[in-house]
Amino acid sequence: MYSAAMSGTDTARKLIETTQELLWERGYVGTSPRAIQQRAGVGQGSMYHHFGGKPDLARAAVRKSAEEMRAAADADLSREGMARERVRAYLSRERAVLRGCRVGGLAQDPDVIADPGLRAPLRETFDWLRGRLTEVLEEGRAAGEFGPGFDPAATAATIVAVVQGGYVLARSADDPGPFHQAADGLLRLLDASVTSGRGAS
Amino acid sequence: MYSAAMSGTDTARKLIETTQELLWERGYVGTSPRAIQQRAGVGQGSMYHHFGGKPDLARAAVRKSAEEMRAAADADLSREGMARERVRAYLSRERAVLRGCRVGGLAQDPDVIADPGLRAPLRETFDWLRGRLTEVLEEGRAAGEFGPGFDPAATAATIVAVVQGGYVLARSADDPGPFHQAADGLLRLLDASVTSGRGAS
DNA sequence: GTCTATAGTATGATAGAC
DNA sequence: GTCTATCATACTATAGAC
Repeated sequence: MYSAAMSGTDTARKLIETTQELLWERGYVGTSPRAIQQRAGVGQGSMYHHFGGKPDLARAAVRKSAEEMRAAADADLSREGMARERVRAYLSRERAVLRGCRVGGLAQDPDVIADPGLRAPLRETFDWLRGRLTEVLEEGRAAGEFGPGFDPAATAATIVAVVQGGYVLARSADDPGPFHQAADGLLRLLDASVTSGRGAS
Repeated sequence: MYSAAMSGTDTARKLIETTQELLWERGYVGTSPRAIQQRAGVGQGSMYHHFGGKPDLARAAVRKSAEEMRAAADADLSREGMARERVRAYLSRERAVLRGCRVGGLAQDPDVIADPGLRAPLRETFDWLRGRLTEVLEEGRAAGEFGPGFDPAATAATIVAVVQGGYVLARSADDPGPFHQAADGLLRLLDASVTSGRGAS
């Protein structure tokens, strides 16, 4: 029983990647050690050699998914250009909408929320994302992009919520449409906020 | 094996209500017939007399939760007053934020999405909610509440997404704060849209 | 309508050979 | 490090007595 950080072997990596996939597809409650082992092509003893059990392996997998999600978001948000354009890039990025969010989708799982080590990557990811969006929006406000009543932190929370909620609507409808409609509605409101601050261009 | 609609007995009702609770707390994958029977104080044979199995009982429970959610939303959205105030009432309604949405929370569950009879109430609920919000916003636009570029349908999708995504953020943080911050950010953007349409009051 | 008994499979983990 | 038993429990459902 070693922590994931200590073990860089191919087997451990394969187990983590497979667990990332299964957590995305089936959630934590719906993912069994057996399913992980079979898809990874790894024996039972091997898994329990590298990890202490399902929670330990899941913690490593969720941490990795959270890191990858932050990196992907930062790529959009650290572009050149106006804040509004960077937010648009983030909202319009190609996504497997019907698969939902690898990280946010786990928030509904009671066993994830109950385990501090499993929930921590979720909290950290969304804290970071709201913080990064707040920075971008503050830059935009400083550049005169937004009106006087504009609140960067609250708007950042709204943006993240629209993405996470968009996944819920799309999966419920089995159609990516509502996700993109919700994002479009948000961008239009941001445009109106621009207009309100600077007058129609 | 009777459908829920045909059976109004106390036992069937008790089973449905208990299933509603457990689906909310544990999701579909995480809810076992055994747990339902024990919490409902009902024997195994009794459950299988009234329902064909876990999926059949869950379908009845999800339909009922969806109906209740629509009724609660309609109460806020059918008030007197300006569209913006009705939307504010809907967003500000007291909610058990950390428990998540009884209906939307199921959208992450793969077995719910895979079963048309289980997914249908989700789709119908969010279709109805976006439609109802669109009506409210159209009334507001007709009354001059919003600016020229305002899109009622897209904004309706945004509002629903903010609520569903707000639950995700709040549960991830184990704190209702991000839900309310996201809702606040949305209301501020709507205010700016008002301002942009009519000029600052 | 309700109950207990039973069944076959899956879960999550451990033991110990190799 | 990896493998194959093995284990106690839980899952979902059926059978059949009452």
